Amino acid sequence: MRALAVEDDPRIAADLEAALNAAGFRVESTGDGEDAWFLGDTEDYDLVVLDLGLPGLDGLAVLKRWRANGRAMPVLVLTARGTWQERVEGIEAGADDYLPKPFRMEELVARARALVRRAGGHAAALQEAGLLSLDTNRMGVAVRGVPIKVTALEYRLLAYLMQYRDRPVPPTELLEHLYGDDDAREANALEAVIARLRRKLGPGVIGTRRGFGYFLEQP
Amino acid sequence: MRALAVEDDPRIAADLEAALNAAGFRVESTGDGEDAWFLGDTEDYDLVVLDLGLPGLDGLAVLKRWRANGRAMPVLVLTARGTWQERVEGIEAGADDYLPKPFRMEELVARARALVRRAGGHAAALQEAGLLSLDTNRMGVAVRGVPIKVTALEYRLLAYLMQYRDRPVPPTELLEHLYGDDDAREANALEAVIARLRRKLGPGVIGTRRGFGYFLEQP
DNA sequence: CCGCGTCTGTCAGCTTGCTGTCAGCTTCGT
DNA sequence: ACGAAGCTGACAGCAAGCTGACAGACGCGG
Repeated sequence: MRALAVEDDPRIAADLEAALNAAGFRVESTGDGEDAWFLGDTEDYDLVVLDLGLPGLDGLAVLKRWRANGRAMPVLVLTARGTWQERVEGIEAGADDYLPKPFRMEELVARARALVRRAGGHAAALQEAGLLSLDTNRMGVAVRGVPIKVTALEYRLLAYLMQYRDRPVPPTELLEHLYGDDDAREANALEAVIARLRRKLGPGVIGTRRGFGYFLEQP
Repeated sequence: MRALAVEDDPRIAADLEAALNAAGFRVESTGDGEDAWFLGDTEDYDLVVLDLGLPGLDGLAVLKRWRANGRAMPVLVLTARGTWQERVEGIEAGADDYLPKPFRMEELVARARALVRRAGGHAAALQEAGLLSLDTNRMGVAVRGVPIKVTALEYRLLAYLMQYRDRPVPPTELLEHLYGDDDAREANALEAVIARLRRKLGPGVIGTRRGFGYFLEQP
């Protein structure tokens, strides 16, 4: 499943990307209207999440141009101001669903899944890396196929590493993702979580590259 | 189960709402055509009951616009003028069933259930998970085959867990489903309902995954 | 209109188990 | 070899969740 996220606010974009990724999508992201238009027109996506408040080319215009060119992929529209008028405008421009900001990521994911299902696809819920597999639907974790109980925090950590499985993730980034930059935690808190996880998962799952960060080990 | 009732006569609307509610639906209601169109187009309902004689945007027009946008939820059409012509018109506009006024609420509920069952894919009126079985027709609940009396609220909770039986359902999501995000309930209200249910159903039915949510236990 | 029972949200106090901190240790790079 | 980065076991604080009691709301029958 391939998804395009069009959102200019980098923080929301990151959240969006993470959530969709955790839901089993392979996500590409852009904050620029022109860029979005080009991608949506030339690439094949199973889902597009489109913010209307874009700099440059407006989101609505992008959507209209896609539809005018016969691009029929499901599009979920986001907008900061949920006025009635704007909603109608969005839907008439060819949006398949609509979500006013602020919204909860869970709701977005649920709607995204519904859209894709309606469009005929089946979002893959299982993500794998090396010995580890994550069932993003059941929130389940398994190593070599053996299910392992993890806490919510541990799961979020694993899901994040899974999302960026092709690079080491620095501790600062993980701390920011797990807790939020507002309340500062000691770096050691993260190390503790990693240690507990390693004990549960066994060796050969979570690796460290000193100075760069943590990663999921791959064959 | 989420239902939308579109009816401008406030007395009938109230009855409708009550009856559907008693049948286990979470009901939203409107008497305005534009409003109805927007709701049906953007929200996901398991059932819509649509009166044709609306002020403003006509019911038939609303239905046609939904269908034109690919909204496929089951729609039960009500009309005061029960002529043969209108009936055909309604069905051709995409109605799944048709009920002439005046009608008995019991009949409406029966037809509504049939529609939902037919459309929902879960054609079986009996749903099972582990020790628990739900009879969606009679709103009946049984554990190990032993019938158990539950309230409407408790039933809706169980039905929702049953619908998503393959994953834990977070409390926030349950709260939103049971009450609706508009009026905020304390999270504890949910815990109270769960506790009462557990006492009725016995152990081994409703499980908790701390930090993830509630689920129906399976073998 | 009144009493009765049922349903359900709130509250307070409790249990459970998650998780941050600490202290001391190991490992690695230079 | 030295310092910094990372590891780990122990432990205490704390938050998520549980439960029994209670009372307001509601429906029902008289």
